[in-house]
Amino acid sequence: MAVATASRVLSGSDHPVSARTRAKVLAAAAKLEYSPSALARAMVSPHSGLVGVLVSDIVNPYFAVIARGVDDVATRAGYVTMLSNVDRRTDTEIGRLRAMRDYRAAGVIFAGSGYVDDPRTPDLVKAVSRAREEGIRAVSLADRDLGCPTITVDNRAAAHDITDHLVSLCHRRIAFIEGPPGMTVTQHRRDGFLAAMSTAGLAEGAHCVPGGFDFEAGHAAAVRLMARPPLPDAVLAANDEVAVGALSALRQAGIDVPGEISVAGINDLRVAQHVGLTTVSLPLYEMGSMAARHIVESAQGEDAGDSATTTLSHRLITRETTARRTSTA
Amino acid sequence: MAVATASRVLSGSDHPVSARTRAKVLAAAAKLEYSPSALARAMVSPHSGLVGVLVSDIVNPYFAVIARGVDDVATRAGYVTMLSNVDRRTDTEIGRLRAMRDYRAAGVIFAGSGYVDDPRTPDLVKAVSRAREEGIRAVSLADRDLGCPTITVDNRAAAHDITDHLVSLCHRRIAFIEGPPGMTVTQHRRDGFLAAMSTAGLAEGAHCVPGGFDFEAGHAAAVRLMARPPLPDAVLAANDEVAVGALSALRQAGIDVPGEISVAGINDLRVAQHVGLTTVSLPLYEMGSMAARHIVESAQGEDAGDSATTTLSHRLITRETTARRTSTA
DNA sequence: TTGTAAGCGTTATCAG
DNA sequence: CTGATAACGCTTACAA
Repeated sequence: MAVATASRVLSGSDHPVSARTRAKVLAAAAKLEYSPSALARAMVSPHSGLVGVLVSDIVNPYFAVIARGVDDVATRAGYVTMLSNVDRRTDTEIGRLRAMRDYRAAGVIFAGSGYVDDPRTPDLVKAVSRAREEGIRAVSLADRDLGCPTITVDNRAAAHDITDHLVSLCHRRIAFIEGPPGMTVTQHRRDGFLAAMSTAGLAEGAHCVPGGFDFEAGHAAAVRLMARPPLPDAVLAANDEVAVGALSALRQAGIDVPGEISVAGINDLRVAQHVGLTTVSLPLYEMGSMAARHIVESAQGEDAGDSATTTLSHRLITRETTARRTSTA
Repeated sequence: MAVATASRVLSGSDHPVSARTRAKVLAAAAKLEYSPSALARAMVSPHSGLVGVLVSDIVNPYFAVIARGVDDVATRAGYVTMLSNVDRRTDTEIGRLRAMRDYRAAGVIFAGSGYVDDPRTPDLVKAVSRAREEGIRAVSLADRDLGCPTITVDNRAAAHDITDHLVSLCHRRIAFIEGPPGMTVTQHRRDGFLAAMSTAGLAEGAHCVPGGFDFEAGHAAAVRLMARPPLPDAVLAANDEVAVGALSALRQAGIDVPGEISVAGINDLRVAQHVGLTTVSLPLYEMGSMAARHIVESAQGEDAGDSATTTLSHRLITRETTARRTSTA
């Protein structure tokens, strides 16, 4: 019994093997509890069975949900997921991409948003392009021109839609707590907010304040808002965590939400359901799973070589932190 | 210039290479943007540069924090992290361990707790033992006898300590919302609660109710508690998420926390800080980073072959959801 | 100090 | 249908 024979049955090759031999191989493998080296297998394959995902911080539920989507389809397809935290550092992204490239990953998924005018982005783009030349699929989950397929949502429209909702509730003076400075997603969400306000003839009532992406940023922003009355009719936060932070600060100060002021977020993470936050639901899990599917499905054939953008749809979720404005002006 | 020479300089071998040659190699590598195949390198090494971590669900912040700890030290040490979600299924753990073993991982970390009397555990133990024979380090982050080093906390003591705190606040009738049925950690935390109550002469006042590990479980448990008055003086939840769920249900029902009833959790995740939850802080990040450190540090030498348990310390964190009982009996 | 060659565990190719 | 062998890209004896 030659190694080649064993390989043929164990790897599910379509090379003909007699039933008797096949059985013998299987029996031996079972007894030995043998399983082939994924490393050696990867050496002779176009790619290893590894799929990489680059997140800013896995502790951030936004990325955890994406990573879960990736891992679920990767695992089901017989792949193993590699994970790296890059803390929004483009240099780190380049470094981790290289590490995953060294393992000849089937593909790597860029989950995080980038910065506008980031001086390092061209280098990342170059690194992505080289990786793709080596047969590694790349997928971006945010609007940033990495020269690879993108699966994302329309952040501008998402912010626009929820702003419209707030406006429909008769709110006229609305504060927007922005995301981290310089991030593309920050800009897009702000743009959506501003555009919606403008269209509603409420440009005067639009008020952007600096924020971030975490609870503390939202809390602090709300505190600052309260320090300079009058309070707006509503506050829209760059994401759910920020909204919850703001909500918490407001209520701590004895302000009735949504009685005196409405609060809304974006993302619809678990926390939003828990506090009853009005928000817009983003298909994070689907983004992750779809990206992984793209990789494992194209892993056999040629890379389409495209850099098409797929935009998944979002959905307004109204809950208990927003209400129609009843009061004074 | 032979490949061996290049290997020697690029892999940082201590084999002597002339400065001139070394420079030439470095220059060539830089120009070609060459970086060695981690796959081929792994083929001839005792292990690949991969570190695996098995979590129940990365979306659960408990595991996300652990995974972050793992990845930080893995990355710093030049390794890449593999992640798998096992949804608390022992069979899945066995399967993913196998997958990681196939990649000759330097080590794999079992982040989740197991079940008491789990019929599949012996198979897992066997799988772990085989993996270790192949030189793969294994580390468990929970009290379960996997036959490998364990880095964990004393869940019994943690529950005991926070119960003591509640008792010191003059609460006598305390409800404990349990974790998922059958889990070891559920049992330990319940035991700690019960022991503390007993020691305080309050065995009568101890009341365990079924729960789970998520927000909904806590919410539902609190609703059930409210349906059968009188309300206890305090409720201790199996973890923070459950506590927050209970807190939310209680406050929704117009009950003053901590005025009428105190609420406490275990874990001290981000959410606990945000809602001001009294809880006990567990060194999750340290558990992950320490486990990874164990792996990357012992990866060169022999496996100690031990299965020693390291118990990290926890810390009571008192915040605003607990207060001294003032009222009636 | 440099080069040559063996070997790691697969799969694919080509003979038998 | 089965078997030998090359090749994948690296590191490490061993030779020169």
